[in-house]
Amino acid sequence: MKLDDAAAHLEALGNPTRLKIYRALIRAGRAGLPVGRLQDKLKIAPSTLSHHIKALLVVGLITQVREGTTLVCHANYGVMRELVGFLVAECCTESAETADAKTAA
Amino acid sequence: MKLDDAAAHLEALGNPTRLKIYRALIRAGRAGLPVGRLQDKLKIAPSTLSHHIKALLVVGLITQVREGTTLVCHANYGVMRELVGFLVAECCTESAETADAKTAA
DNA sequence: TCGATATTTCTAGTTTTATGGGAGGACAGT
DNA sequence: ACTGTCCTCCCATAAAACTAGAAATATCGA
Repeated sequence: MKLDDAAAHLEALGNPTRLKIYRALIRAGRAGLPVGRLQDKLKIAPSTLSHHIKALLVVGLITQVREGTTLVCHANYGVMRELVGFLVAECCTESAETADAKTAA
Repeated sequence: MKLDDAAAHLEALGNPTRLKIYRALIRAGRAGLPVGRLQDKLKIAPSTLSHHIKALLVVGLITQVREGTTLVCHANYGVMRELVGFLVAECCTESAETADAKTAA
């Protein structure tokens, strides 16, 4: 994962409302959660919720599947794993000399 | 770590420039990196850099220590570990019923 | 004290984000 | 086709972020 992608994902999660949405979807498991159900939990305007959901969609952190009249949202575990992988590899270890810092000095 | 704190940390890292700053500090290891050195690497206006550094400081992701005329920045590994811990515990596992359903511990 | 270097703070302009009201589209049931 | 429900899109507004020039502050050495 590139740094800019990681930053985009972090930014998407870096909002309390969106992080709540994401966490709710994680807790919902594979079944996911309809948008309306998210609205019950978060109690914000539908348009606002939709706006935040879109922000998570465009970076791939969540997906949407229509089931009848409702749109069910699912967390995309793979993307989160990539993100955590990036943080651990590049931003957590004290010896994070990844591939280009060796020619310094 | 509370959700709002996690969101604040994610937001701080959710900017390419700040993520670059943070990664540079990680790569610098315990020795840290002076602000001026960061500016050499990032090539942005001093005031802009200072602005971003402050954003990382206020959430505790980095610290600053004066050494003579220069201010040396250090990554705060502990905070990052907490953040990654939050993500893994609450936002990564498929059985993330944590903290408000089980509380076995 | 004076000057040089390093960095922050002040200030301001431009852009982006957050929020939500209302209109509109998709779908199921009748 | 009509209606109700669900959700998104378009629009506007207010708030916040990003950028950086200029001035101010901190420290050291002469």
